[in-house]
Amino acid sequence: MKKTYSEENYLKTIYHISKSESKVSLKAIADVLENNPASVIDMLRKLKEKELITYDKTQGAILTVTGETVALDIIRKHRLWEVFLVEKLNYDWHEVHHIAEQLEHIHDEQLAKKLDDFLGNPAFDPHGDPIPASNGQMPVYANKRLSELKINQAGKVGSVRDTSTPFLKYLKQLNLGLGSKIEVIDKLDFDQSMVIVIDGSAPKTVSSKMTDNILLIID
Amino acid sequence: MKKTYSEENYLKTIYHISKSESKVSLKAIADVLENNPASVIDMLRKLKEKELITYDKTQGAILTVTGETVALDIIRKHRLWEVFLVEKLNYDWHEVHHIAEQLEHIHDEQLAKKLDDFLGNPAFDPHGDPIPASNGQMPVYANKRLSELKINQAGKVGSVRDTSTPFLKYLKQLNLGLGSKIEVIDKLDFDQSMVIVIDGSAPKTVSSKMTDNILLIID
DNA sequence: GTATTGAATTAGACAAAACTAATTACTTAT
DNA sequence: ATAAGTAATTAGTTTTGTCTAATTCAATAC
Repeated sequence: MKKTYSEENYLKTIYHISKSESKVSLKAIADVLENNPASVIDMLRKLKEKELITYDKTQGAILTVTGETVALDIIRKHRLWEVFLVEKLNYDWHEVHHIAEQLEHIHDEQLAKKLDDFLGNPAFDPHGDPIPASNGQMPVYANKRLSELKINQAGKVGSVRDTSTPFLKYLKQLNLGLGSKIEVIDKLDFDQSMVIVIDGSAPKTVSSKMTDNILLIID
Repeated sequence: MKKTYSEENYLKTIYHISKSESKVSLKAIADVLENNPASVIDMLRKLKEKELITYDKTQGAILTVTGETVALDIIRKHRLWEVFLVEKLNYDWHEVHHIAEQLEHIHDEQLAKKLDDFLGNPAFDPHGDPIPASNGQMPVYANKRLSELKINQAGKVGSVRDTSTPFLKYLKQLNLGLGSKIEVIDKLDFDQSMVIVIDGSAPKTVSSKMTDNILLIID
């Protein structure tokens, strides 16, 4: 069963939305892909036909096991290529997304594995997102940067990207460690700093430099 | 002016055909792309409209300066990616073509340059074909392996891929050096060995291992 | 010089993936 | 309970790149 470029993008998008929303609505997909809702419903029907998702108005779109496998495969390739672009070709991490969007759709049986080996089997992409394993399993730990959370979302600290001593000292001072629960109380637009609550204690303000380096487990 | 995947493939194909045939006929393009002649004529009209080629029945398709620039850019990317796949990802040289066919269409301003630098600015791809320069110039020298010549074709030695001492000694013994003229007299199907005439001297039989490592300038 | 073959061309259709505009179905606020 | 707003859906189009089938044009064979 060959998947088209477009089908792969829909599956990937559904996967991503499902990680931050309880329901993957047609509207949400249309917004992310910047497609017309009418186009989206056509594609959802097609994916349903192929048994890659289930869909109805009330449940929204849900990936089947096959669908999730395809989505994770695309995400794996996307993130591996991002590592390649940053580590080997010296791109800046913020420049690579639109290139990886294209590279993720290259089809070849052996490519992801060979690329993975060449890169030394990295666990994270340059944005700190975890790279799914070749068996199609997304590591449960550390799947989102704190800086990406919206107000009122919460998660547990899964890992830390910056492992320099000053940073770790700072975390200790905040009483923050692996497993700490963080809730986002507020987010300041002008400098992206956040007000957070750590394990239910008094709210603290932290910079975007800090929130970029904390990886959370979201349930 | 963004080019589609398909447009790029047509331009590339026209370029390739023009190097081995005096006229790029509609039929020839249809055969290479395995497309219906009716589809081909539509696309030729479109490319003509965009001033990437000129076309009429008697002259066939001819790339404009712009068209040739696009074609060479695609070929450059194709060959750079082939080098990457073979040298970095350890693919066999015969496995990489269909992957490079996809990779050559990745669009990004800086990508070819960065990839080229990462690979150490290679002059040839794994098949011995020269890699066009970033200014869109195809090196004139050494554009075909001897093994790819047909019976009665001829060329001048432009470069040698295997630079090991035993191989160079063997060439000396054959009285063959840069600039020598080689004519193909016969080609044996069963082992791909060739009977060649070097600078007009007596015909000699050489193995496919030898003919794979000689790169010729074809006028 | 006419018949045959092959190449080029036209006309019309189709599939994929998008669109616009109109309609229906829910949800929520008053 | 109804009006207003948002989400989902339907119907009909469009664009890109392909196809088949029929036709015209050109070269060559006899």
